[in-house]
Amino acid sequence: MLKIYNTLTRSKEVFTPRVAGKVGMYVCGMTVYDYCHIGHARVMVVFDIVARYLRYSGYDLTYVRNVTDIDDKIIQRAHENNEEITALTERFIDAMHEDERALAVLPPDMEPRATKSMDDIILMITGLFEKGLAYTGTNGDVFYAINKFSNYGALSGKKLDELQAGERVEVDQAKQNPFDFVLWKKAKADEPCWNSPWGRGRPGWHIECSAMATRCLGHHFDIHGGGMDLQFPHHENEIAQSEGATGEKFVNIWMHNGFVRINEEKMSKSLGNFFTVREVLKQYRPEVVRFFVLSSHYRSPLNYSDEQLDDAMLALTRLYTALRGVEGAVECRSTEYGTRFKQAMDDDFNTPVAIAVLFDMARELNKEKNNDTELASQLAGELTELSNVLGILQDDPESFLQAGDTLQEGGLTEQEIEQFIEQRLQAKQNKDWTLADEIRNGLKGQGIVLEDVATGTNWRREKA
RNA sequence: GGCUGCGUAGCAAAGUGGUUAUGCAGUGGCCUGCAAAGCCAUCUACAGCGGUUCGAUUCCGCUCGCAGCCUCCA
Repeated sequence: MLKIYNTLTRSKEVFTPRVAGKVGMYVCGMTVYDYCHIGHARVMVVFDIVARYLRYSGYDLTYVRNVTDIDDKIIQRAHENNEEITALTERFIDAMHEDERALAVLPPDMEPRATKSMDDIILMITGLFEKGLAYTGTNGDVFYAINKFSNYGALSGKKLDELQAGERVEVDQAKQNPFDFVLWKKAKADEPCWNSPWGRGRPGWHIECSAMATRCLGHHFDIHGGGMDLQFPHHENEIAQSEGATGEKFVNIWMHNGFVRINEEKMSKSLGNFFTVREVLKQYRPEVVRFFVLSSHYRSPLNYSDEQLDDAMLALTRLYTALRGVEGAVECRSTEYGTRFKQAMDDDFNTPVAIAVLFDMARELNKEKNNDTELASQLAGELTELSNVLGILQDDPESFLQAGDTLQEGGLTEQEIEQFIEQRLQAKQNKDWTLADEIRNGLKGQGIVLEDVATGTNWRREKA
């Protein structure tokens, strides 16, 4: 029985889809004006796990993740680069897809873009005017009148009279209420714009998501996700817009993932303390990054450091070592491990506990490898199958271990290593332990670790 | 100022009203020519102060510390 923490109620709830067996999920995606950083990677990986597990649990899932391809920052960046806006956005959408593939994140079923959803956006704003929830400000921008929406603040737990308007930014005098937010921005010279009943202009950020989500999943759907920082005002505004326009409940469950931090501080573009996915992938294998993300619960903060990534690599090494040399059974019966794994995932996607179960399986697998090979094969098969839900351990153990965590070119080739191993084998047969140890130490110095096993000698690369 | 959330052993990270989380690191053993890997055992915990309770790291209150939101941000 799957339970999911709902930000709306601040509690774990038994998940019951609106339509039995079917789930609609919308996640706020990237604003494409730069490369994805590790914080974005967390969103992609976390909701990839949610999607994978929902499907694994038998749900027919429609997963939508939008692309925000028109916004102030995009326009600004394009100007700075002296680049066409569409050229800029296409470039970073491609880069995002590249990062996504690298991290083994399965693509969403739909990936709507704001610029291709203008009809839906205009339709929704029109509806808000009809309901008396929208007005045109003194500067020509269209605003949402939040005091006309009684439930405003329900998601974030904020009360209007407790909010401090202008806490960090000057209040726009064109608004009736300082917290009213823009639905449609009047066109400025030199900016992309679209025709609308309120003149040429472009949509505000919040309305884009409301319109795209509604278009793809209907007025009312099951799960809406995104980063913690979107809770207020973005998601609060989405609720006001969608429920205001349709008169129906918008979303059943709101899921928010925690931040990636650096030195106990939020990683963000504005603070400039971020690492891009492609930067990190030069140093660490994608699976290590994925494991790192999953090693803490999705709602907890996740501190980024080399030590943490190194730890993730060591942990993966242990799991792959267990799988090494065992042919996993294709048809494997479910054990208590499988049950525990599902219990963990059913408990609000508790991946750290799910991973702990994998380690327990690895321990038993290590024990049975040279004992009950039938059982070992079963365990290996199940371990691989459960790991697939997390998108890890799908590589060939031998090649994972031999590649190690170094992605640099150079060093000894496989043939050279095999030759050294052969030489050492000769030395061992001659009981020339000095020579044998010399060879082993020599390889060790180059980051190659030898392990003598019953069937011969295994080798792997480790961090230099 | 208002609102969230967090504080677990050397590090990371779950969880629980009384019973081993898990990974890395440490210690002792087994295995090994010696190692490595693996296996077995084992040492370091639940911010502080009160309260509820037979019993609290777990529930409640307060204090201290940290992070986030109240602009755009995943």
